[in-house]
Amino acid sequence: MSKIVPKLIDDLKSMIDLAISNAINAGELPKISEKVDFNVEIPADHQNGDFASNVAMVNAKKLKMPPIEIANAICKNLKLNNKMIDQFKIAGPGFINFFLSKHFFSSVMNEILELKEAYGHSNFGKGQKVMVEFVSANPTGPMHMGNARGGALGDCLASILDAAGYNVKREFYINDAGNQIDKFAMSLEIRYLQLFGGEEKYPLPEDSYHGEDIKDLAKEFMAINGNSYLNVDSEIRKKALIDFALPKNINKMKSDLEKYKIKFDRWFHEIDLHNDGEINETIQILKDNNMTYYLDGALWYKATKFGSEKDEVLIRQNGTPTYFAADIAYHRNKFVKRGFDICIDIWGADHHGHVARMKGAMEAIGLDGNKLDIILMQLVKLVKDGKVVRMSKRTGKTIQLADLLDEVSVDAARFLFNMREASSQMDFDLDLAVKEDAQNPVYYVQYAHARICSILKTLKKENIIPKICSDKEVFLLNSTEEIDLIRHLSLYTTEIINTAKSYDPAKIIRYVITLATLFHKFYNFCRVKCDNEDLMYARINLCLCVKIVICNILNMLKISIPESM
RNA sequence: GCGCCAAUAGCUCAGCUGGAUAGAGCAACUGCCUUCUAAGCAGUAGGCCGGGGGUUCGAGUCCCUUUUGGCGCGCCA
Repeated sequence: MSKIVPKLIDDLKSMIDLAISNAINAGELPKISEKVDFNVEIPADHQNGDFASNVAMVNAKKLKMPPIEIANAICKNLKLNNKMIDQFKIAGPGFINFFLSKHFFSSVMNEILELKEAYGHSNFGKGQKVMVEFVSANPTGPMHMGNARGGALGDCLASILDAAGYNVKREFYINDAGNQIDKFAMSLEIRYLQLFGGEEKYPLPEDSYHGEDIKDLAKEFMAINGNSYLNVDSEIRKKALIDFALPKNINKMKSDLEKYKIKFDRWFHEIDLHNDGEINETIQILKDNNMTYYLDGALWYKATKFGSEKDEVLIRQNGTPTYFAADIAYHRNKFVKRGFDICIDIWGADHHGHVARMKGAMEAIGLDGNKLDIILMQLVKLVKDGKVVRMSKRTGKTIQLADLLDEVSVDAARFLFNMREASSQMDFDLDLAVKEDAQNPVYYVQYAHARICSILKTLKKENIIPKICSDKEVFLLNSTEEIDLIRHLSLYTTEIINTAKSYDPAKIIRYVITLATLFHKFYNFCRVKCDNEDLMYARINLCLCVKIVICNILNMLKISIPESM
């Protein structure tokens, strides 16, 4: 685990705390009862130091002194006891800026070379059990672009949480019960009957599934069973169709997602909650907690007690539980039966109305709603030839996840979907994504890695192989390009933690793009194979460090890492 | 009508939860390959951070208001 940067920030904070109390004892700052509060952060512009503290500004009011005077008093009493820091000075409205020493840069490189694949990993999550539930597409039809985005987001987020020290499981929730399955059955039945009696005799109702995939499934069913389900009871026919079509659809989803490099730890069937009595168990808890009432022959849940605008039906007049009832039971299963500490659901933004009542429902059954985190993902608009392509499941003209992967590489899809944070709407330009050229940032990152491999290969031909460098050699890395590159490498662990905190893989994507940019700059300004042998070996090691971090990130995101391009 | 998400360069987006002169990438223009991959680098140009109020040392960021776009408000899932 990398500790350099987080430890340094802690050290700086305690140095400042000590300086403040010394200044107070010396009478240079007034005595106050409250504790002084401040930050040590990383300035956007390194002209302003590698770390900076706002301590003088935020406490101006409390201390009743101008920020500059406070900064002066603190700096007068500030003693550097960490060799990672070279110097500090006051700047701007009263920032105290700290500058890193060459020891810092050599320590970072040593740490990376030592930890290798483990560099970036931390114990931030303390091994807490986290479930990331994502995709969870309806098994009644093929997966669409929204599922493609959700898949890339969920899978990468899960990997990042894993690197941040959580114990992560991936799960797919199969809605294989309820009205939509009935509708699926009805649609299949009509398509089956149409194969014998024609479309006029058996018209398809408005509210059924109109996709071509339903027709195909009916045809396949007929190819196997012929007309043997033509003259049987409708319920028997529908059951046979469902038993045939549902596993087929689920297996198709599994294989499509595997192509997309997504492997779930578990595929959870909603039907099991119905059959095992967990839904009834959950409803009983709600009843015991006085959270339910009967009205118009249905059982209602008092959602308004937890901030919802209206109450919700749990059991319909016809005796069947609603999706909502099943979902409460499902989340109870995650927390109570399986002991997850945190559950993350990735939903389309069109489900946002469900968020508050789902969290409320957790409270209603005695759990902590704050442990259920829901990421709302804005839907993807697919653009082709400058026009928006509609993604209705029922028009039969859907762009499916499988279609996408026929055209776009898995690398590009996983990378591009994670470039935008979930909350922003996204146009996926198919024409652009299909292009395998420089406009695609994934190539830019892979290219940096390929260049490193090429350097190492060239040097190896001349029997120059990497070796462990002493500080004397590493200290030769002092150009802006080299320093900026090492500084960025040093922030990787912090970046993983920030990404894990915000559930936003786009951060790590941007991090690796910046890393590639800094490497390309270095490449253009600093020749690795140079006359100064000490410098050359130090630069070789810097290349190895960049290679390690790029590999760690791309491996984490399951994006391929070609050695030559 | 009520609610959720958004609005930043011509286009697509960052902006580290209130910090210093608002940044990238595309597109446009100008340079850099006899030396480790030019799928690269350097430079120029491009801005009333949708509008208007407020909070404070300090606002793209927080609060109020308003405009525009996307979505939601089923005994659907």
